Amino acid sequence: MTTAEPIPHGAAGVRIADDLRTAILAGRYAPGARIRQEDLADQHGASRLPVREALRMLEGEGLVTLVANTGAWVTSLSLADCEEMYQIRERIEPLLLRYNVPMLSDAQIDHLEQLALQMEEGDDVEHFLALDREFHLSSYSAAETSLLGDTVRQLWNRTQHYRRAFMQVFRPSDRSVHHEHHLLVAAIRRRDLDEAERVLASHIRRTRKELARHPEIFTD
Amino acid sequence: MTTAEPIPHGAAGVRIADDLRTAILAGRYAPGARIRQEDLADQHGASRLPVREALRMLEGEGLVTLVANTGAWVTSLSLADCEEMYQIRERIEPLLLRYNVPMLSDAQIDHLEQLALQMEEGDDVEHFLALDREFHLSSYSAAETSLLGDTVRQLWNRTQHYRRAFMQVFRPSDRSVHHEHHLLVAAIRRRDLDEAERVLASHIRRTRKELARHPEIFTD
DNA sequence: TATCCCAAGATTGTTTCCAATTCAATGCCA
DNA sequence: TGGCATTGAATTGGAAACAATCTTGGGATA
Repeated sequence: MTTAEPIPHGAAGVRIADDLRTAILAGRYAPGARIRQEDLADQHGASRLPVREALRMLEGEGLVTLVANTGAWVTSLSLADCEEMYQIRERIEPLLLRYNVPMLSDAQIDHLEQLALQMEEGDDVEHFLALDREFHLSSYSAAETSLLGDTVRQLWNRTQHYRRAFMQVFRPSDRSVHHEHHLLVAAIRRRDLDEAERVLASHIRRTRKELARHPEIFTD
Repeated sequence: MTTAEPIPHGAAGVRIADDLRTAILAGRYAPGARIRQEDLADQHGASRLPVREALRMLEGEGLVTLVANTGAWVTSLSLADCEEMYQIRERIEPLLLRYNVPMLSDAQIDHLEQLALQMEEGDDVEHFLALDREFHLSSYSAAETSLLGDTVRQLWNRTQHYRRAFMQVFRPSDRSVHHEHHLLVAAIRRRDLDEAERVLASHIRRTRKELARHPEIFTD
């Protein structure tokens, strides 16, 4: 029997923001969905005040769009927006990887390889999404970058829904993804900074171009 | 006599955030300075609630650091943080420039050249900072990038104070800055995307390295 | 029938008041 | 004298009540 965790005073807004972020990333809120303050407040047994703080926080992360006197919606992206984010990722994730390659332990690199192998099995979309996210974010977890890491995570979060939508209709038939993942692990293992950067940039670029071939995913 | 602007209901938090952001960027709040909710509320003739929303917004932009039950401070950066931001800028500003070069009108390019020339005159730090900011942000103002532009502006805002501190102690004696600005204008005028990217990346890289030579600017 | 107007309902924005927490100064004790 | 618990002021966090705004539906009119 677990001891009842006493809910700390303060930071209720942060807790609500965490929950809402998780819900959005899990796909329980679709882009464009309206978010009513009172609903969220009731769900968390709180007043609307911490809810408003949570919405402001997620607005800052780009997950929620607020309009004065009108309401809050889960941010939805156009294809152009999404491509822009992928272009940013293409430029800064290789930089983040460069910070990390020298700091990753051999055990961590082994773990990356395990993740790449697990991804090849099964065809559950959610499972693949989770593994893919863990694979890439793990490769960024060794260096203590104060903001680069956060920025990249935000970009992943903002595009999460469209990655899911893409996988659901596309179900990558080709093996490029897995091939690139293994190339990446190999470059990391050799501590080859330039090659790791190149492979990762190509990986993101190819993904962006495939996404652009499916504009039907985007409503606006 | 100007008509008294009626203060619209709603979005008081946004107004306070705008004012506070301006104050921080102008240097009226130094990094590490405490921000008390009630002071801000009194200054704006509002209650503390919109102030708290404003603080959450600026936290999302990285200008303010909040600690639960404790308070808010103007975010201060370490040298490592600042270098990280400059490295990010080095990678994404050339991308943003690439979006813009084809869209800039000849008149806008003329204006850039004017700014570059004005920057060579006078030695007032604030004047130089304002012109430098306008020069670069103007070169990013033609294309309608939804997030890349915002991201870059945020990076400029976060590092604004350290740019000022650097200029105050260093007062660039060499002419590299101006030379690079004119090279940049020339590349833009020729619509040479690759060259413009190269010049801009070098410009930012050189600035970063000069900043790193003055660690005494950073307190922590 | 289409359009405009208006009013009621729903939702958000703000203020006020109170509770919880933190921090610093004070006094106590070894 | 130094360390430590305690107490109080200062400050932040949250809830409920109220005010302003927007939306939506119906109805009157051209």
